[in-house]
Amino acid sequence: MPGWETVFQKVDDYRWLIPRSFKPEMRTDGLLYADEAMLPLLYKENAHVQVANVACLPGIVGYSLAMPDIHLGYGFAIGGVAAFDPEQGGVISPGGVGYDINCGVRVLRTNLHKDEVRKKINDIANELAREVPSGVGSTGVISLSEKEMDKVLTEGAKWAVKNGYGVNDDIEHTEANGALAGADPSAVSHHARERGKDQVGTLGSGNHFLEVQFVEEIYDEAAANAFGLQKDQVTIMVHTGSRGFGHQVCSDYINILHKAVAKYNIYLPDRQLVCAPVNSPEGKQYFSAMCAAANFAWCNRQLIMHWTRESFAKAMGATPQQLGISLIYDVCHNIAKMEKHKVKGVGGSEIEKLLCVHRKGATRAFPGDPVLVPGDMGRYSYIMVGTELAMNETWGSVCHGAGRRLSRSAALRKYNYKELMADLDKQGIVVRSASRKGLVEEAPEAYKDVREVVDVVHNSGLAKKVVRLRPMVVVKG
DNA sequence: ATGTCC
Repeated sequence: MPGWETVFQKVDDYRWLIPRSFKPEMRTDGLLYADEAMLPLLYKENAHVQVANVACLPGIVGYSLAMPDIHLGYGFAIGGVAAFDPEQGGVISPGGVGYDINCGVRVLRTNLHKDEVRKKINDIANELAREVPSGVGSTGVISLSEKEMDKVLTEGAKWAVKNGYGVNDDIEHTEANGALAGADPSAVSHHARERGKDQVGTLGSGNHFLEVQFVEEIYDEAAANAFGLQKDQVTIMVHTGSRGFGHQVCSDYINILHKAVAKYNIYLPDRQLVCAPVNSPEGKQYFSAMCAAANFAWCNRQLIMHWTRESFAKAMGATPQQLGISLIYDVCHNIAKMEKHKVKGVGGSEIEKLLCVHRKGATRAFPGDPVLVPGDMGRYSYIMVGTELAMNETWGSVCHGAGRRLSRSAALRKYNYKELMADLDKQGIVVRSASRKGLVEEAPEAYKDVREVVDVVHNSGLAKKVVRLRPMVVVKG
């Protein structure tokens, strides 16, 4: 049985090529960012095959890219990045975005020191668990009418702020200002709207979380300062997406686009890569629906931020203004966006082109922007900063998290609730979970060490480490 | 990720 050495060609310590010769239908090479120790595992689970499959799709520009947290996903690997040129028959694919459209991370700063929060830690945990609904199928306090749903789908986080759930500064620190212009509510099914109408402002389940954290380590003083961060300062991180709404949009369009694949005679190495030309009516319709789901998710995270502010204020006996709770950044890691990027034109000259950039389990990392990389609930998360190199190599994209080491079922076999809670308690981490089973599935040891993923990104130069954040309170579904 | 199967 040949090993990874037969597939990956070393470019340097952090870059590995999957050459076109791997599969005859590949239109371009794959490029994986990883250290050598990561290669056997991802080779064993065939994640590289999914990277090669994406390289077979029409209109792909540059490499089929893979981040160090790559693992198997629906069609496209999670941790995959690929750009397509609409003028060259380039495609858009629901599998290249993922079921949780605009799954993303929001991080807030406070002016609180970790010792102040430590004194009130149980009150804070209780308030957060009470104010922010979580768990499978969880519903919130807002029930959207048809008309209000339309507004959420076009205005995103701005709808929340307009209705008193936040301030304009929050919008200014959200990717795309919390709303993509391409959204069309009429492209979304009645079914998706029904599933979503009571779910806005809810955390969900699985790896989604709300954490109170503190700045444990600073790697880059200047960047930390620019983000308003110093050692031992308390931050709050929210990781969630578009809930059942985005899931339904994805399901609907996987079905719809199967017909488009036949109609436009697109060769697929894997049926899960179902897609349509960006410029086709079907492709445009998916894009409009996907933008609507992205806006739903930004509204969701904005509402959760608002209730987080209120929870903190109540628990600390102060106003949100006194606590200085403000948004550092909100960035998505599951999306396809139309972005202008530099590409090589005829004769090697550089030109700017509008591309459809798929980021599936990959975070946008534009120069100077914060890059939010959650880890697991027992160890740490990171804030990085984007660089010019990422613009040149990965369409301004990097990793999105740790990735699982054990399956959910394996985690359930290996760990139990009582021991897990005792272990987290020993580390001073207070947990509120809607489901015991759900929590055990999320045991820290079920995840890879996010430090290794972040170090590959840092050492390759795609993004730079700014701070490491240590959890204090974990709220999970 | 997900009304963890329409």
